[in-house]
Amino acid sequence: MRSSIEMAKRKEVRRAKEKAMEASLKRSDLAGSVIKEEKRAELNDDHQEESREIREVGNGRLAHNRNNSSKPSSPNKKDLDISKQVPVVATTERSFMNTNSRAPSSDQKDQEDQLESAKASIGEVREENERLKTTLARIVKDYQSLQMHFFDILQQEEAKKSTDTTTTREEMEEPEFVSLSLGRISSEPKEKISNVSKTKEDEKLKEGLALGLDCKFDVSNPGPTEPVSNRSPENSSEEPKEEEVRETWPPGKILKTMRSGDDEVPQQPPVKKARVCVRARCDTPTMMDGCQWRKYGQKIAKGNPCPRGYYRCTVAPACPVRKQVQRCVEDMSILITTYEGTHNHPLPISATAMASTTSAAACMLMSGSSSSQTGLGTMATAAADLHGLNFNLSDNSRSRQFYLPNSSISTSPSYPTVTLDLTAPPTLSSSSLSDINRLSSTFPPPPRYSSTSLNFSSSESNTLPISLGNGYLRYGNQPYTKNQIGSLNLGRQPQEHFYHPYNMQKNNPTPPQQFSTETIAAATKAVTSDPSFQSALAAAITSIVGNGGSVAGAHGNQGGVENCGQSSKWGEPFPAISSYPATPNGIGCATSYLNRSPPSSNPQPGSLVLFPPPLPFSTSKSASVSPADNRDHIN
DNA sequence: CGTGTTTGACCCGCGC
DNA sequence: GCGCGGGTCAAACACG
Repeated sequence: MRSSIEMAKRKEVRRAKEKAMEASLKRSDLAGSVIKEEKRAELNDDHQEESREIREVGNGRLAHNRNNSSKPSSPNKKDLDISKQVPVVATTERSFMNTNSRAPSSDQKDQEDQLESAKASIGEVREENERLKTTLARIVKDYQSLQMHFFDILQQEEAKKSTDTTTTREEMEEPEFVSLSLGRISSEPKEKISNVSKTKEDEKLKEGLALGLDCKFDVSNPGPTEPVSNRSPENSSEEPKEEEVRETWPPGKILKTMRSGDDEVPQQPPVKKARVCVRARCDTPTMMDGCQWRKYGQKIAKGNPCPRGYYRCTVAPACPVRKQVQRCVEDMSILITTYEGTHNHPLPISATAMASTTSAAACMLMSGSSSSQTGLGTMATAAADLHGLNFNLSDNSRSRQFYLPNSSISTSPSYPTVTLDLTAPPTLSSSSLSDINRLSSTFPPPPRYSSTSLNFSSSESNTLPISLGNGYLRYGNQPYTKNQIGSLNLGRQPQEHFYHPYNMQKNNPTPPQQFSTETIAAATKAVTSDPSFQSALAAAITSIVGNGGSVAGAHGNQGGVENCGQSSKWGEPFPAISSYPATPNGIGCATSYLNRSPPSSNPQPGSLVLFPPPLPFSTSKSASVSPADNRDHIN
């Protein structure tokens, strides 16, 4: 979709340039020859660039921004090219005029000859242009086919590997947990994942998931239930404070103001900010997530001698995102980073992946926890209604808080938490999680908010870099090989939807469709079989699922069919989001999804996948969710 | 000098 | 109501 638009634009630009050149050529044969050469070069350049761009588009990268591209070409290269031509034409024309002035006698005839030659050259250029187009189309096609093939290979490889680790992980899982295992297919009877199948559907799902990862959301068609906070960037820019206060970390002062303030807020119960806890091995003081952080505090938390650092996102002055960094008391090599809030600004390339994961995961939890809250979490509420689930805050507050043994950050009872366990050292693949479960269950205080464990530890060493920021997440030099297959516990999102953007619709004859539980399960399987997908899928799923009225992260695409990409899947650098219109409200993947997939009972076909209630999901135990968490899982 | 970090004080929520 | 602990603020400090 987007690529076609780009192509159309390019064609238009090219035609304009041709016209401009033609006009010049009519006046100067000499100039024409010069321009022809330049045009050839430019066309070649265009071709290369177009190929690259289409590659990017094919990968879901936003082709707009090439500011950060290694290639020195600017985003407005076309314009520059045109402008660049002007002086050339002018100079050549001047020289031509100078020569002409010396022989004015045959001026008329010369001009005719020049016109003829110019036309001929234009014809050549056009032919060449056509050839280039054909070549480009062929290249694109080949690229796509190769990409698909690559997908298949990765899936197959992971399928082999995942089978081994499956049994181990399942054994330690506890029955109460409702989890969507990304690492593999659960053998739980309720889980229909394994039943639906398979290869063909897996492929289809793979595409869908890939699309989900691409975050290709069409914002142009906002749903009726679009949350206030996810409106257009204009709106968001107009009231960033409100959003900040409402959705994320309201500063104490602001909270005071809000409390003492006049309107709106009092009725709404205090929103517990969703948190995304990332556990990763990292030698550096903080995780390199691509964002810019400023430390604003440090505290030694009880139970952990390691000081906890408080960081605030400084990419944008008003960005509400904060993170807490603390070393794991039991394993100092593990860095526990807890993210709160969602970015309300465009993110650097390197930060998009992590931000996507964290913000969307936070949104996911937010949507779940706020499902009972009136005025907030519109989608969640509606979704709950949709599924006939009587979700209310009290239930949520009692349930599914899990505690990580090593981090008080993630054990805060006041926040719903998503845990991305990226550590999973080889030797701890099973025991560590068992420990987590054991310790989790031993924590005396009853959980107030649910937590979701997104264990994307992968058996593939490259999983993390690929999915999480293109290697920007430098977890020291810790090898991430033999990590356990992660599990995505979505136990607390009975009302959530999965949205499969299908950015490869053009390649996929089947129109977007609504997926059933089985389909989701199959999707899970498809993903689990491909380790390279796991982390990326984490971001995608969280992006898809999480949108409950909160900012999903500015990294997401806005403005419609933009395709952020398959590149994310494969670790290719993201386009600089900054090139896009600023999205103060961070209308990102999740919000886009939200916009497109209102919690109505009849979602647009292909726009989303109804996320089944928790029970239909795998009831395989989650590594990170305490048994108690699921007790009150469903009312 | 601007920016980021440190660190003690303060605020607030929660449990008793 | 009080104490505890988490979280934040802001002045002081460090650094480029």
